[in-house]
Amino acid sequence: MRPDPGDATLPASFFARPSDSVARDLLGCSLETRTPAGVVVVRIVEVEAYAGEDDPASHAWRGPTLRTEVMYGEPGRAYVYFTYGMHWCLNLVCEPRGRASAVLVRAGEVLQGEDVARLRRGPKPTRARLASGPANLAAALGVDGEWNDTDTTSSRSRLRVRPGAAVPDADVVVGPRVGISRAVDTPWRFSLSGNPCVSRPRRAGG
DNA sequence: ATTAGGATCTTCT
DNA sequence: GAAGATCCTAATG
Repeated sequence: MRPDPGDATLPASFFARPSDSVARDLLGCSLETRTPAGVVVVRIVEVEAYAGEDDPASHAWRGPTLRTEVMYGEPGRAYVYFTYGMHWCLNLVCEPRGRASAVLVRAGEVLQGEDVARLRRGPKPTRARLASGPANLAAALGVDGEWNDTDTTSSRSRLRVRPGAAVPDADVVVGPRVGISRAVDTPWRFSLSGNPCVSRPRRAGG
């Protein structure tokens, strides 16, 4: 039997290159989690690239720590970190082992499992806000620190990244990263133009 | 619509 | 002791 295209995952080679290229190409791909509560699938609509010791905004800027060890590891693994004493955020590790970099997944559009996502997010968020913002996205998917270092490239993983239809450059908004205070001008934030699930479109006019 | 403050972990000063 | 790859709520124009 030929492999079922529905089971395809992005291979490690997809992630084994600079994170800004990976980030751009992740737009339109989907993330899928499988837990006892059920399956949730989101389409990636917003990402940010982070590099390693040459990127002052990166967790790996000062070299490896216990927390950032995974960023130096295998491409295609999940880097999940805890922030502001409260929230989990999901990254996908890029570049070959030994070089730190990752893509922060900042927002998604829930394609399947909205009921499961809502169990985790509560009744208040609108559909567009269910997985909008990095901590909200991780929460909607049910991802927390126990998912750190998960291999997303295996078709048997509980966390998978699947290819999507190609997104033309005309549909991609490129700009500075959000919520950082160093390297604020580096244009490594990528989002789908006009998508209501993007975490901070907050522009009048557009 | 915009702003301010709280929650309270990890890392660095 | 302070800041941080955040989000929610309450108060204010």
